Amino acid sequence: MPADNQPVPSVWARRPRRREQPALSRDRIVAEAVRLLDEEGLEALSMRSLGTRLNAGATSLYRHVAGKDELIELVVDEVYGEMRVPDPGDPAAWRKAAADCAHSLRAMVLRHPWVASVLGQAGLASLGPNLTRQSERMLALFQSAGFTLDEADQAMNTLIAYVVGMGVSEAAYLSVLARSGQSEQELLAGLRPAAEQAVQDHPRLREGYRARWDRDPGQVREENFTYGLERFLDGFQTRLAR
Amino acid sequence: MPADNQPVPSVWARRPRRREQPALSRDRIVAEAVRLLDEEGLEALSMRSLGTRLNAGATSLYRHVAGKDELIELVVDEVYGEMRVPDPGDPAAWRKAAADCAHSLRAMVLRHPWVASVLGQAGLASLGPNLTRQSERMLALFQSAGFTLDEADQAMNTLIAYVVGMGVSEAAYLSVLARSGQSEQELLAGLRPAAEQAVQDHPRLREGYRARWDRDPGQVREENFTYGLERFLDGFQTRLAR
DNA sequence: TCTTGATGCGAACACTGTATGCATCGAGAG
DNA sequence: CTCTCGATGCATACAGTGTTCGCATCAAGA
Repeated sequence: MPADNQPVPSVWARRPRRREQPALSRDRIVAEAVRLLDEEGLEALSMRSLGTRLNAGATSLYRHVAGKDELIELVVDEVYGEMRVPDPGDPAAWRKAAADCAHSLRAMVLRHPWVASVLGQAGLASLGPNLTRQSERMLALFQSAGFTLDEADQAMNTLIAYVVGMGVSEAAYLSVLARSGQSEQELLAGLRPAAEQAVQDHPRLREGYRARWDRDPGQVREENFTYGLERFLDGFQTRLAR
Repeated sequence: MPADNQPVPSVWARRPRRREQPALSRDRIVAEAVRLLDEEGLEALSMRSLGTRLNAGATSLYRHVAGKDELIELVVDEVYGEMRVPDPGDPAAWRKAAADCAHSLRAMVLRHPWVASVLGQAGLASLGPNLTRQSERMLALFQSAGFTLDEADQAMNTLIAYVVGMGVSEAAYLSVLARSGQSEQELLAGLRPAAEQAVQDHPRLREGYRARWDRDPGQVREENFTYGLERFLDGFQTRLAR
């Protein structure tokens, strides 16, 4: 028996072998981060919580990712890959193609409500492979419709800005909804008194609220989005007709 | 002389009288928060740093504000007050009025780049007095142009979504620029190699970059915004004409 | 003069992102 | 087989965060 009380390294205390679980990797980290964000929202993502989900220590992630900022850039580019940009086909069908593209982008943003929050911070400054690929395809789409490259670029930016802008306000609401644990009806019922009071001196807002209050909220949002999208497409169309 | 070494309360050690400086208040806190955000950006805002700027302790703020979230809601509504929504006038002049409104909103977002970041998190869920007032005025504007209340509401949402969406990506870039301490030319020169490489396999993106690279970035952004805005207005004009 | 409700704030708690240094591993070299 | 070495995992530590709690201090009213 040793005189000193140094902790004796024991076979039993030894940590399990490394390779009993799949090794950490950039891809695995990013994939798990997306899952965590989808399930628990943006502020639930910390290096510690992500590490735990991967059966790893928080600081282990730093071997594969420069830091949280880089992780978020990777994660955003990852979900950009889910967007579907139609191939440029019949020029006459550009309007439907552009609409499909917008709806696809919107679907992605609503599937991952945290994206809208993150875009405001990280921005599109980082040119990930998915973003560049999708952008190139969108440019091709607008070009095939008859736009010059210059106008195609502006049209693309306009469309993205609109979809992201709509996504920002919707996503914030959806995040609150998701974390409230309530059904949308319950949440709205709770919010209603404060809302009624806030708009009581504003007849137009008040009437608008009242009209919308008992309709299906998801459908209202969908109609709202489609309405604006159609106006932009109208605008592009008059532009195409010189 | 006391035997124990308890710190003897001394007249000299006494804290200065409370009212030698203006008392803390919600308004003063919000105003200083806006100043801090404008000068140092979103992540420089902490309850401690804000308290210090007000010659107060961090926790003192909690007497006037429920927490950081509420503070941010107040701050966002505060800057909404800077937006100028034209009075509904000549129905024929609705297009210019709507454009003025959009430019005013855009100016506000670019003056306070942190707003775009915050909208993604706080959302427009909180109906502050300024937001409700401005919304009511925008509805009036679109109604006077000939839209039904229902369509006026959709038009307003579309316009806001577009401006905010454009603001999101620009503001993120502007924040990076502001904190880099470099001139925009310097910053872009540093970013250029990586950007060139990222788009090397995408001919349309590459050509677009090249065309824009040596122009005044501010003007490029302005043109981009105006282009989309005009398409939006075109779309609504064709809608108004049935 | 005494009381009372409002206000400021120091200390503490549970978090966060991340730098550092050490333990451990797998695979290749001799 | 043994030895070595770069890659990988991670415990510890640090500075900074939002927020709670309880105490000290104040201005004003009774």
